[in-house]
Amino acid sequence: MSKFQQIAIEIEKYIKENSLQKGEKLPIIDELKAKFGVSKSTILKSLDMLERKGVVYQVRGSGTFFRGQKPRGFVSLLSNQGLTNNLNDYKITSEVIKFCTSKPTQEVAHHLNIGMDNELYCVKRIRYLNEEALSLEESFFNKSIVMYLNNEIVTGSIFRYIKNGLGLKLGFSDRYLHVDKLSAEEANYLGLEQGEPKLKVETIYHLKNGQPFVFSKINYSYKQSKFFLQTHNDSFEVTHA
Amino acid sequence: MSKFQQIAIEIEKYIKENSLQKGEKLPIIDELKAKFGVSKSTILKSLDMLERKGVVYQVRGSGTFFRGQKPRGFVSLLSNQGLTNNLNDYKITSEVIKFCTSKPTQEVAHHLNIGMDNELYCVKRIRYLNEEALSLEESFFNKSIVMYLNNEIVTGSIFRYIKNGLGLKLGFSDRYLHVDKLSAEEANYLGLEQGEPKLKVETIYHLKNGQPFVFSKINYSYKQSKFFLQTHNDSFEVTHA
DNA sequence: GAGTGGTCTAGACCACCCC
DNA sequence: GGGTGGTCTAGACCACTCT
Repeated sequence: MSKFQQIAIEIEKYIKENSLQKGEKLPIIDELKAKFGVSKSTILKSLDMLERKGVVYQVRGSGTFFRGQKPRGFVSLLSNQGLTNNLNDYKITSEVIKFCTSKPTQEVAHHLNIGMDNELYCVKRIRYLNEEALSLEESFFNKSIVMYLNNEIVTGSIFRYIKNGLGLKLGFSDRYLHVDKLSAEEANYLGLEQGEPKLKVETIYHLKNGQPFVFSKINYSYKQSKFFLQTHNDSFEVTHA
Repeated sequence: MSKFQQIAIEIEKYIKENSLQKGEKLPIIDELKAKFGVSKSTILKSLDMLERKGVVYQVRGSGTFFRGQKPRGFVSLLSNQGLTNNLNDYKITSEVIKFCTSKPTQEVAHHLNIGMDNELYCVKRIRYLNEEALSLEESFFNKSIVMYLNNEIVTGSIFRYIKNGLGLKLGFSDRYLHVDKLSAEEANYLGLEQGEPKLKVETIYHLKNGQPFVFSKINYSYKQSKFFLQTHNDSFEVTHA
């Protein structure tokens, strides 16, 4: 792991160990520089990373400050990993409804940028949070990238397996959200009534090299799902009119 | 504006003018370096910014590539500005239901980190997209920061005014989302039925110096609201177990 | 004015991809 | 092995805040 990542971890550890409160100041850059024996740019890169992660904010001429504790029980919408990493303190289980190989529909082929004759793994499962239905999830894996899945893997954290088991390097994802009413079938799986609210999230996951490899559609129960999102103005608003 | 921002804009312009398609390669860093007459780090910073913005992705040992056109008609959940910047091609209008000054509730005081005796501007309005109700929005502005608002401003893009009119520097925001059923009152404003789905989004906006200055609650109609979100693995998954 | 973060440079060296 | 991005350095200079 690179220095700046290591240092970012150390700084997070520092925040935790010193029980910093929201708005409290971190050591200044020169101090961190001395402490870790690296150049200013490296410290800056660590702090930038923590800023993007929502851990700190930097104020020119003033200092770097802790942004505060993350709310518990909320799923972060940033992060390319499933729920398992997000809800550490909660018990997440899965019930697999369908697990098979098949050819893509046109929609899926398009999202995964593959031909109609490409093989896929299809997984449909219900996820439970503390025994209560959280989401109904259908995923399509490009089998030429995710070469192997079995029932056991599919019952647990598929993303952890993809990363640690297969050693694939996750890159970025595109996510589409909209609110709608549950169909009769969906309601049945989630223990709710037809027509009740759901959040539908469609995600295309890409490897580091830009190749899409999973398309997933998730319907979240309105009773359980709370999401969290932190943003900041990386001069984001700049456009070329 | 700094060089790297300027260059980022130039690169976006290049992508547009050359009609790059998804996955097409951009000039390599050395070329960009020469073209703009700056050091490698500066180019890197521009590309990193574009990567975080979801415009490009970089592959070590291979190159930098265009990530593709943004979907139209979706509201990006990143970005600290209201709808007006997001839905350029659409006609956004507002109907102001309430506009007044008042003291905060306990909830609002907490989110804005102020005392119960602090003055606020309260704005409640319905936003329409192409004449159809999109959202019901209630916002609370810390009056000691947002010193002045009037009916005209409140009918348009409040954020544009805050940035350009008042010259305040927007920083970051915390956003909480959940799906729920419309109350009778909400449904009435949005032209829907009680119990139909909504997306409730609560946001706390902060200035660059970390000071919270607006708290807003928005209820989106399920008929209109489509959201979009791009993420990437800035080594995000790193945690200190 | 002193303190502190932000930008930028020139160059060294490393890690990964692809032929 | 050649091409290309990623990390890191040491230091100069700038911009903002705070008192």
